[in-house]
Amino acid sequence: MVATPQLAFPRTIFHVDMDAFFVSVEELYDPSLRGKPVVVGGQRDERGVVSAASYAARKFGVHSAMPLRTAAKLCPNAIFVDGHPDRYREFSEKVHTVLGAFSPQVEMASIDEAYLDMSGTERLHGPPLKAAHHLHQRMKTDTGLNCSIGIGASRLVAKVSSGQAKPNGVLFIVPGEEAKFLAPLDVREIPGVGKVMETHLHALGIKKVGDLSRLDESELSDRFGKWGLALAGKARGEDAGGWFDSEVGANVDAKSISHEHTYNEDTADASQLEATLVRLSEMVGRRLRESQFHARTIQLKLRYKDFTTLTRAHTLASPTQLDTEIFEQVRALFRKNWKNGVPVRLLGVHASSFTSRPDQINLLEGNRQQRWKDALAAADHLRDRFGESSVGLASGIRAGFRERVHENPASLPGKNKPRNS
DNA sequence: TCTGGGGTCCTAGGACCC
DNA sequence: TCTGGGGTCCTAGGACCC
Repeated sequence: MVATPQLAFPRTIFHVDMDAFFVSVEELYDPSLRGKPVVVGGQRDERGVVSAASYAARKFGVHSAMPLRTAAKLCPNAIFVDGHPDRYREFSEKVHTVLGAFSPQVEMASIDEAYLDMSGTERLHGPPLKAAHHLHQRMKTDTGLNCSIGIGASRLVAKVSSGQAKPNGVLFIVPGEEAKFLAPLDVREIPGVGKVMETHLHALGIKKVGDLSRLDESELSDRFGKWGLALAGKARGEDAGGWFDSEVGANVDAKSISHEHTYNEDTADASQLEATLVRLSEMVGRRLRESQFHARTIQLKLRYKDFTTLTRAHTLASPTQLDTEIFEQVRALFRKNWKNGVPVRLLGVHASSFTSRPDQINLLEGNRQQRWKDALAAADHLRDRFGESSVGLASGIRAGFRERVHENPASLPGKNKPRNS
């Protein structure tokens, strides 16, 4: 691995991670939740998983990604709260704003965490720990939220140390001390080492990060490929290639847009299934138009009752951002691949291979497409005013849409309230 | 315990081309 | 004649993250 020029200098990277973000935002809306066991993600008897748990709930063993029903058994007194993505996005922007005051190089890594390159900000903000404490305080006063901050010479060390600093703490790993800091931690603490990799490593007698030094690099790369090779460097705290090595704040455009839906009860009703595909296609198309992307590849995701999951993709000759074209493709894939009569648990629509402009198309096609674009722009506008379910594709996809409206009369214009999700 | 929804990246095989 | 090698695109699946 050859370091890129700007990485030849030691960097000061902050990883800022919001504490129990979704729960904390809900507490700001409803202070009576404070200090109580709270589970965000849905109701106790719903099909779904925990998005976030308060520290009081975590004491009962509740953690994110756990089925809601399991959480309810572990912690019967927990308060279950539906998620509010709009609220989280709003607070995420506030967080972003606070961070922007501390460094021009800010990169939101997800809705509730960010990397800052603080190299060269000492004259403005002082040494790393001082700057971090200011940031920590400023975050609290400006957003009302707690965060934890990890400081290191690499993204990896910053990320791992923010985890160790939780909750509500700051931790600075002094350059040169990386390997010592990481050695006693479980291998699972290394970002990218999940359940599967952990099991493989345990089978080799490797439980702690420090144990990794017992294997030589050729063995790691033989067993685990490219990623295995990077692992040795990570044990020493190096960013070691890939995304981790990239400059903080280098703008990365989205690579895909998708929506999926899990039914509360599995269904084998073809018209209901196709109605869902209409809705998902509309959601994907809308986001493509918002972000001004055109997608060449459209993918269907289909999960059966027994959880077996398949994906089927089709790549178009010319890219699209039109609901109708997305739906046409996804319906064809669905009809070709659905085992008729077998109950379906989940459907998904996924768009990728983006271009910012569609290929040149012939004039006749162009006119037809332009009319669709105009119609969809009008529909997007109506949805902004009246909510997602107020408008559906007028023709071509009739069956599904009517059915959906009737299923959910409360969401018709005039009656609906602002959507949460 | 019965498993969401939104993403990213990697691997591997086949088609196709030179 | 029984056989290459590299490059790119596409598809399917899976690990992982929040």
